[in-house]
Amino acid sequence: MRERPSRLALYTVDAVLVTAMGSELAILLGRNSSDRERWSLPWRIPQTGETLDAAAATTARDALGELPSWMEQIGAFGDGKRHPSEADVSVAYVGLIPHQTASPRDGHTWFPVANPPLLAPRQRAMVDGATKTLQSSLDQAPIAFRLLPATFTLSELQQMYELLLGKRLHKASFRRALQAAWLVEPMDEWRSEGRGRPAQLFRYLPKKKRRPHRGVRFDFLYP
Amino acid sequence: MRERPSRLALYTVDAVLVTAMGSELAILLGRNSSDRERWSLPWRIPQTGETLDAAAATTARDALGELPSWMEQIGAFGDGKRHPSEADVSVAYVGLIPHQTASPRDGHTWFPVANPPLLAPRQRAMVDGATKTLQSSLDQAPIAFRLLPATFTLSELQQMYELLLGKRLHKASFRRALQAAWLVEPMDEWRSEGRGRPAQLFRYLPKKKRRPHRGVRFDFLYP
DNA sequence: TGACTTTAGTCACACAAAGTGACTAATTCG
DNA sequence: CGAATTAGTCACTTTGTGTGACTAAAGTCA
Repeated sequence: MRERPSRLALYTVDAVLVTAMGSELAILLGRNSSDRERWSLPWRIPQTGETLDAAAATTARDALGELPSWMEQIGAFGDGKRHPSEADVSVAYVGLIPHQTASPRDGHTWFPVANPPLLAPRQRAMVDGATKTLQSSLDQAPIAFRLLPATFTLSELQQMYELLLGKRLHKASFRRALQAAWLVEPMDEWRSEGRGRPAQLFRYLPKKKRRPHRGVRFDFLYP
Repeated sequence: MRERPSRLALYTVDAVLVTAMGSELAILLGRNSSDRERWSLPWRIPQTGETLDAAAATTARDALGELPSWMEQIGAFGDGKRHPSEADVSVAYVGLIPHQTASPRDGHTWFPVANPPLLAPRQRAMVDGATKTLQSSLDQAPIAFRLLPATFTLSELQQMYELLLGKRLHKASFRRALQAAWLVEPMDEWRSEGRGRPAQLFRYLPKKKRRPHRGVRFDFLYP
């Protein structure tokens, strides 16, 4: 989100920055530079020589003040005509933010992903693409872990999966699958969260220590 | 693959066209326009107003004389410096060709995907991305079916899955999973292929008729 | 012709994984 | 203290997978 785009800007890099707010996912939007009443995803015209990944990282840092804990390209979007720049094509990235540590830069706010303000059609498509990408790589990449702080309880982890999948999971099945996948390591800490029995804290198991395992399947559904 | 690119061409659309040749996958390459000794993926500079999908379709048709039976965007590639054009970024597509019906246009040839000639690094990455995309959407999209003719035997279908997955499958498991997924419909035709018992012909079951089913898992491995 | 080979297609059983409800454990609240 | 609340585990049932052996229908060749 920079100065007015030049006519030579044939493509942009746009970032869909996602975080978990309470019981829903949120994305970061900034005020549109040409029409301050409207909102748009953070975007940027890459410098010559700048890689796409680097441009996406810079876009995120400019809007947020910190780098996402995980980032991946979604794809190139070119069909919707309208974009804040006049670029024909925009390359979209999803990025994850671990539970608001950072406060967004001026003019930027978190919006519920299910209920965003009016966006340009192309950016609307990117947001949809982002949630689709997150869901489909949920068991290939540490999506849920990158949205949580470094240590977390298994209930928090389960709630994060439920949020990402949009459905309830059965506790026993969830933990059984988690064990089978060797994704998580118990720590010697417990956290008392007000009401019930204190929960043990876990952390994401660094890859080196992981035994070979089959891909996780969190297919199971609560009645 | 057109005239020499102008300096304004900041991005291209490139196509990885895949077909099955005997017991391996093959991709279509054309002679590089600037250096006739080298090869490159078919590519194109989109017209203004042309969508990315349309540009990819046109690229395929120009190289092949027909449209792929299935096509999907892989993503945008911008890190490798070298590309036949001087574009900073190329948007790559995979396309499937159903068993050589078409003969490639002049200057184009099929190469084994496992053993291609020297390619520009960015295009090399696209080819890798294409096989990765095919494998990962193998149970979400009718990849195997779009590489086969409209009717096929179950043995042919299994061989196609084995080719795409790069591993052998067990016959009984394969057929059981296929049944559970309602992907295929028997026809009243049999085909005698020389030696043994004639095989029944099947066709891909159009979506309308399919009962709700869980995603197929062809995970199982031969001993 | 009839045994043998080859490919298609199916079955049945053992084993592994997933769905599910009920149970125990450790806290806070009143 | 007892009820309520959240964590964590168990055991049982149902479903899915891995696997080898079996039957079926053709061709080959003595």
